[in-house]
Amino acid sequence: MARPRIGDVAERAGVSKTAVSFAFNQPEHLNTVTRERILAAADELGYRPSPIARRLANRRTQQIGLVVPQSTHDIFANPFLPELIRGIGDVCDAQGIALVVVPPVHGSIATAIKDALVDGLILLGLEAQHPELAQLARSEMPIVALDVERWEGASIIAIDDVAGAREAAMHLAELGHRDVVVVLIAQHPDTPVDERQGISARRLGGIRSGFAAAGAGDATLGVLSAPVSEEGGRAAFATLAEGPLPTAVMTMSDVTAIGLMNAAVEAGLRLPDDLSIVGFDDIPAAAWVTPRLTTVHQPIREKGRLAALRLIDAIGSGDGRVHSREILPTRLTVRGSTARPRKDDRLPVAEIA
Amino acid sequence: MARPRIGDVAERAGVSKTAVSFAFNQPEHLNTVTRERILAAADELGYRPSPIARRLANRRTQQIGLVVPQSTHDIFANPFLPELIRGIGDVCDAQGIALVVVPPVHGSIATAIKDALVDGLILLGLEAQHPELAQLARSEMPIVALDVERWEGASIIAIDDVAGAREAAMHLAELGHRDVVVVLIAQHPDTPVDERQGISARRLGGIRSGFAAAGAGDATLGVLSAPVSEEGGRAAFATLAEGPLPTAVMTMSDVTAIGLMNAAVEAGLRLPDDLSIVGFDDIPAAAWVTPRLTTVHQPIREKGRLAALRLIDAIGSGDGRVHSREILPTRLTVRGSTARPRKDDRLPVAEIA
DNA sequence: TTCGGGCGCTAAACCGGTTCACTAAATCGG
DNA sequence: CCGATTTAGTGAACCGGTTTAGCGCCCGAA
Repeated sequence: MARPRIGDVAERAGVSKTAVSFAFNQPEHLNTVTRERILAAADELGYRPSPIARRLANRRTQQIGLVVPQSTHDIFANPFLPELIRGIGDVCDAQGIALVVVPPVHGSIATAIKDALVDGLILLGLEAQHPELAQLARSEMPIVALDVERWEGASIIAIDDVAGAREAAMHLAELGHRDVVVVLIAQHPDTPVDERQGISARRLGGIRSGFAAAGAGDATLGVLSAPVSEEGGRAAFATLAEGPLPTAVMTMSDVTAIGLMNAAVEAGLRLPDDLSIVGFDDIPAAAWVTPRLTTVHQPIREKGRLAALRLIDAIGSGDGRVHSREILPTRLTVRGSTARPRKDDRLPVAEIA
Repeated sequence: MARPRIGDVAERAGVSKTAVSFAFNQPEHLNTVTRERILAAADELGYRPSPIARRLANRRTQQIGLVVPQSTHDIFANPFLPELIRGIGDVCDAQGIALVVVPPVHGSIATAIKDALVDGLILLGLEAQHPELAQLARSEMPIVALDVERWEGASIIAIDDVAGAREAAMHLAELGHRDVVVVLIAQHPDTPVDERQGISARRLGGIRSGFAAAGAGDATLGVLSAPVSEEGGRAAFATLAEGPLPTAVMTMSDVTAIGLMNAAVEAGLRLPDDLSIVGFDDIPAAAWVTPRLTTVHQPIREKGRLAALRLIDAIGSGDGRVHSREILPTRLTVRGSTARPRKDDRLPVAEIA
């Protein structure tokens, strides 16, 4: 009554295991008659080659992993991820490769990676300095790292964070904003954000340079951090609302911006007049909310597509030698969530007209 | 230079393969000194047990599949999926089980399932009648089917479609709507929707009974279908706009409703006065759009959680005998996208007041 | 002193396939 | 008609682990 194995089929069809294997994988190596006989036997027995055994022998899992620094629950709270996956899926679907999301196991990313049934990894939201990932370099697993500046032994797909942030900052500066708060990405509510390296550093740098370039080097720049989710955005607004409000907020993700918007509106603010809000990513929902969100667009799906392409390429070629580094462009998409500050006494007179 | 195997570690540590295996999996069977020695040898060699080999021997992939009827690209265009996955993830993450999405391979779901590296399957958007899935019943793979009435050999998690649709219909009827179009779910733009069985039939039935119960059995009910995506919703509006508009539209998913809303607003309609819109699902974005979407709420994450729970349970228990069937409640969430029709000459005089 | 039992470890079988090297028979070219 | 290929298929090794049954040793109890 046990699951039939390849040997059972072979016996029933009166051939060798090899022949059965051929019948399924390389039919051209077999006489049509024999093949039909084998297939018939397999069918009668309800035989189906074991996917795991097949993968072991082939030394390919036909799966790639998307490593993320947070739980599935948290990470999928950001619509960015589905968009990225759509891009990855375009490539994977076509090649019959499955994508598996690899969240930390008991908080450990290293453990999760060790157990992952994959031929290669796409790293999201991880900085090269991450202590748990040191050993990753030793394994010869092909890797594509997203949004990092450099990564030993991996290909890189990133965006021009500096330019995007800078462009957004200039936009706000030109509208007359001089009192702005930046909401950084907090992976865990309690661990502090490293403002000196990584994505936060790049974007903050871009923002500062943007204000300076727009002749607003004197602007006040507050910094805050929040988890990337609608709730995180609401929490950020709550923190903001404890003191005097800035005239504008720049968030590092649209979903945060949306949560912040929602909380602001519920608090009675009129957007964008009472508060300008800028997002980052340009997820689909950014165009659905009211006011429509001004945000730094990045080609999310294309990023996913490229990452999958480079990874699968690396897996296929076998040699982990060649590592590419591609920087995709960002572009400020001005919509309705930004406007001139309602009353800003620091605004140069000339600009008030 | 090849990847070290368990035998290499055994040799270097001067022990048997078994001992090495124990060192990693059942340390208590080994003397501490020996274990340390083995681990040290493993470390020096850079040894890491092969996940595939381990899985083959254990006859468990530690993965479950979410079977969907469309490409990753299309299926992730609906924010419903991420929400469902968040629920599934709550269970899977805790148990160290990975979730892999199983879209059709070259259009074939059967092929995709055959090759899937999983211990069990959650079926989404598939009806029991699906021809490709007949053989699934023969395999002893544990299955949980979502949103179906019955499924041979599977546990079922569904929602009360009829009640939800009915409640929404009554809401519209009570507002005075008598000219309504229903937008059904089209999995592929070209294949027609089966209105006589499955989810569409249940909801249409609920809608009809709702209008009847509200004393509006005479209401005109148009039927349309569209892919489940923002673009699908826009397409539905385009079709709608070809003729005289109804006073209300009921969609079978929020994302469709949102697309329809967006297209309607762009066409110059004022919502909800010119057109009432009802969604289904209550995805997070339903509360972000303007007007906020009136929709039939279903507990998406809970559905995912339950599905994962039942599936993992079935996998663990081994006997595919016991099949549960759970129906989760729906609830109409009235927000801002529905209102009395602006001018409806068929509205009973008494109601006009 | 002898016996039972636990500790620490091993050899061999097993998970379920793929593939390499090879052979016998059939086909082909000259 | 003969040597060279091609066709059709086989046996054994291999992928890289886990697990069962059992062995030798030491210890404590009788």
